[in-house]
Amino acid sequence: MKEKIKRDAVATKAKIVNNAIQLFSTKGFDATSVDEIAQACGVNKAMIYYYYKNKSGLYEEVMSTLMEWIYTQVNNSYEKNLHEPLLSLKAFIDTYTKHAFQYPYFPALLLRELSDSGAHLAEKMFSKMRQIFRLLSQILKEGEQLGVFCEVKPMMVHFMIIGTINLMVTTQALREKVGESNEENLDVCAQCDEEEVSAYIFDKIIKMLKAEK
Amino acid sequence: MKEKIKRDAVATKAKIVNNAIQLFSTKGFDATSVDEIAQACGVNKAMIYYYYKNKSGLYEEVMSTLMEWIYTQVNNSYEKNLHEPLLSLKAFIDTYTKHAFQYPYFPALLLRELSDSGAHLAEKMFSKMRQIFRLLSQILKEGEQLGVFCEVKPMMVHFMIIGTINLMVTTQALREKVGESNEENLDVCAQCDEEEVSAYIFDKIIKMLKAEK
DNA sequence: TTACTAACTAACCATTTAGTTAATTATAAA
DNA sequence: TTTATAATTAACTAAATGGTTAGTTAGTAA
Repeated sequence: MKEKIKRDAVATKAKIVNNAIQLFSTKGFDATSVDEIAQACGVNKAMIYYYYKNKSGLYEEVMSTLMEWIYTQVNNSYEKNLHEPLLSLKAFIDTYTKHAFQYPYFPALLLRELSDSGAHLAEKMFSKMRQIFRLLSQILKEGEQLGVFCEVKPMMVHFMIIGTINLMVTTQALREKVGESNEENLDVCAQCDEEEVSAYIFDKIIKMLKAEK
Repeated sequence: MKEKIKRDAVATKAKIVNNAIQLFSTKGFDATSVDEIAQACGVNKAMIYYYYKNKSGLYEEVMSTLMEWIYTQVNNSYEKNLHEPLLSLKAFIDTYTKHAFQYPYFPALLLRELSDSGAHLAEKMFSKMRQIFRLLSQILKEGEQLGVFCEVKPMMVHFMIIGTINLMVTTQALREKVGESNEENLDVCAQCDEEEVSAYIFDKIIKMLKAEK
C-alpha cells in the first residue's frame, strides 16, 4: 500500500492559496502578513516564495481565483437560460449575491484595487471582470431586442446591481447590530438574507428596465 | 504692528488634518505612514502625536471630517427643497456624486471600514452615516405621502444610489483607459462626467420609484 | 527679568515585515 | 545503491514603521 505522503507539492500549493484567499478576503492586502499566511497553513514562509514570486504574486492569484469563480458560476447560469433575458438576469443577480455573501470582504478588496486604477491588478483578473460585464451586456441587449427591456447603459446597470450587493453584504453585520437596538423607526433591513436581497434587487432593476410602451 | 508668527498651533493642526485627508483618502490607512504625513505638511512627526493620540486617532478625525462634509452639504440642499421629493432627491444624488468625485478613494476607505463591522470606526462618524440615511428616508417617505413615489425599502434605495456612485467614481480612471483602446464594442461609459453620472442615476432611480397607478 | 508653558525638534527604540540563503530531507529515476 | 532534483526548513537581513523621549525654542504672564 501507499506510504503516508510526507511531501505533496500540489497539496502544499493549494493550502497556501486557500489560506491566502481566506486571509486576504477577510483582512485585506496590507493587513495580512506573509508570516501569518504561512502560519495559518502550517507551512514554512519560504514555501510561499518558492511557489510564488512574492506577496503580490500570491495576491494576484487569490484575486484571479475569486474572479474566476464568479465568472464560471455566472456563465453557467447564463447558459442554462439562453435567450431568456428575465431568467438570465435573475440568475446573474442570484449568483453574484451568493458569491458576495460567501466572501464578504471581496467587495472591499476589489474596490481597493479599482481605486488604485488597477495598479496592482492582474490583467488576468481584469479581463475576467470585463467578461462578466460583457455577459450582462449581452443579457440586456437580448432583452432589448425582444422588447422586454428598454435601452440602457449596461455599465450603469451593472454597477447598480453589484454596487448594491456590495453594500448590502459589507454592511450586514453592522445593520444587524443597529437593528437590535432598533432606536427610532429606521428600517435598516437588518433581517434581510441573501435571497431577499437578491429578489429585491431583481424586482427593482426589472422595474427600471421595463420597456416603455 | 504684529510680528511674524513663527508658531501657530491652529494652523499646524489644520495642516496635519488636511494632508492626512489627502493621503488617507488617496492611499488608504495602511499604505499611508505617519512619517509620510509629517513630511507632506512639513511638520515634525512628533507633532502628530502631540495633537493626536496615535495614527488611528488621526484617521478617525479624517473620516469624521469627510462624513461631516457630506452630511452638511446633503442637509443644506435638502433644506433648500423642503417637501419637494423630486428636487430633494436630485440634490441628494448630485451632492453625493460631487463629493465622491472629489475624494475618489473615500468609497473604498468607507467600504473597508464597514467590512470590519466598524471596528475602527469612530462612533461619531457612524452616527453621521445614519443621519444621511435618515435624510434620504425622509425624502422617500414624503414622496410616498405625496403620491409621487411608490413604497420602497429606503436602505436598498440608499445603497443603490451610493453603491452605483461608488463604483462609477472608483473605476473612472480604469474605464477611461479601457475606453481608449476601445476593443470590441463594449460601452464602459468612459466619457461620463460627474453631471452625467448623477443625472443618469437620478433618472433610473426615479423610474424605479414611480408610483404604480 | 524671571518663571512658566505651549509648540516644536532630533534622535532613537522596539517591532514588524517582505524577502533571502544555505543547508537538509524526501523522492524518484538511473 | 547511487544520484539528481524537487520540496522544505531554520535562521537570517535590511528596511520601514509606529511610537517615545529628552531636550529646545518661542511666546507670555507676573
